[in-house]
Amino acid sequence: MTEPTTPASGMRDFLPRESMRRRRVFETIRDVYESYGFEPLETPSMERLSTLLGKYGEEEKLIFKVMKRGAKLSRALQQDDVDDEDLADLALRFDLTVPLARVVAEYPDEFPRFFKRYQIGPVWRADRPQKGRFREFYQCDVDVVGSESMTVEAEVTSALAEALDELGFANIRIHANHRQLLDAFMAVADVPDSKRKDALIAIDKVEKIGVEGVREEFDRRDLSESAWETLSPLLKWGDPEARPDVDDEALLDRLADQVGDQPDGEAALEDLRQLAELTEGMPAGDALFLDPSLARGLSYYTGPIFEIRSDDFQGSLGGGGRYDDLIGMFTNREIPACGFSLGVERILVLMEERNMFEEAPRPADVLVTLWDDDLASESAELARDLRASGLRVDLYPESDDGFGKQFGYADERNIPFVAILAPDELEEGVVGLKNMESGDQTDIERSRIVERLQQAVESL
RNA sequence: GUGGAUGUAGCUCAGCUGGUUAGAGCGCAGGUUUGUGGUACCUGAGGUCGUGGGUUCAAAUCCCAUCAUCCACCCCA
Repeated sequence: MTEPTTPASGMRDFLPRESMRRRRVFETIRDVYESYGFEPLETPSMERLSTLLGKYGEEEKLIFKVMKRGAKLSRALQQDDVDDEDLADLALRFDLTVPLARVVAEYPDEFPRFFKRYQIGPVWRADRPQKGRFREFYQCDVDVVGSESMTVEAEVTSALAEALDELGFANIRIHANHRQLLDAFMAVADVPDSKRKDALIAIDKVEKIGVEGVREEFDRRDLSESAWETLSPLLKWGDPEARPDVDDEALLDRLADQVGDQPDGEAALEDLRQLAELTEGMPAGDALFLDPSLARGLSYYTGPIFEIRSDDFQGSLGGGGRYDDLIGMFTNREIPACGFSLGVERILVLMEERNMFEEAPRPADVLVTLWDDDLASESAELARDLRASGLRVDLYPESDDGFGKQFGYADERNIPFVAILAPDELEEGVVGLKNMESGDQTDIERSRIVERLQQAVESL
């Protein structure tokens, strides 16, 4: 049997062209994050299994566990009822948030009072792959540790909105909700604790399956009629189409009518109100969309939660929220935090599908032709002079090839200008300068060619 | 993790119920054009039909397994 050479399921090779595109996207995002004062952090790809367990809820079954080694493994295998957790002691990181929480707990004196960090790197999930969904994929996270203020939410969402804008995504919405608001609604609707999760999952599906679909989910999940009565209005308010006449303030008032007497609900609404005010005039302002039907799965969120959506595509491009209790799971100090994770893989799939990448990169500004071996030194000298002025210059390597091939080569490589040096030009002391896009060609005096080309390249 | 579809040249695909040297378009290379590319015409190179096994006189075509991709569920980035 020949060995398969495809990457393992859900893993990918990135060839140079794609690798460069990815890098450009990461750099764009990084530049925006740094402009907000976020600092870089790197953490290992593997964590102790115990570090990750108990942080993600249901999702935990998707953690890639790493087997114990040597004597430890032998001992584990000899136990009576071995299961996968006995055999594993490490795991590939599942996201970048839990590692951040661990790092903050580990180095309490290393960070400023408010620690703003970004991290871009791969994470691993043992999911069944699909389009835009992989087992190894990159996340771009920004988080602020140490403050409970809603300005943190405003800044984190703004950094995201700005990064997406920079990448060319228009019409995105940052759906925002609040964990405690959902809890308050559950309380008002008398949904028992054991059923709350079912209710949230059903509500969160509305974008995909519609209001009627959610209704059916409620039945299937054995949720009461009165729960439906109380919770179904959330669906309507979460639909940007169906609520043109209800602005954020009016929505918050209506929500307050329903959960105003729940202390947690009241506090949640106050958070959202502040957030809406703070983001006005910030990049997140136009994009922020209060959506009381937004749920989100990861169990560590405690406050506002976010998800990026758009009418232009299904699913989300990223999500985030406040997780004030997570760091406390690693240390006896309670440290508030809030962050956002951008799903670059989906962004890259969309950008590819929509031809959102800038036109093909230009590997050089100008190609210098090579007439024959006798003129090689003249061409090389021209190339040297042009390079000395800061231009990126390619010198055609084969003197056997006619100008037809040389032009074809410039065309293929997307080089905008060709500097032509042949006996006629040499005799007249000029260089032929051809604009590949227009096809125009003019003779320029050899002494002025550097200057003229610089101008031409600049005015592209 | 559950259910389903697909896998043929670099790319997109065609190959009916198994039958001699496996096709097209695009792309690629060479030529028409020994000082001029992107157009046109001509010519050509590329495939052990995902991989392994089985059935058969005969398999790209049927069966099994395996790997990968896609879709739905689950859930999420």
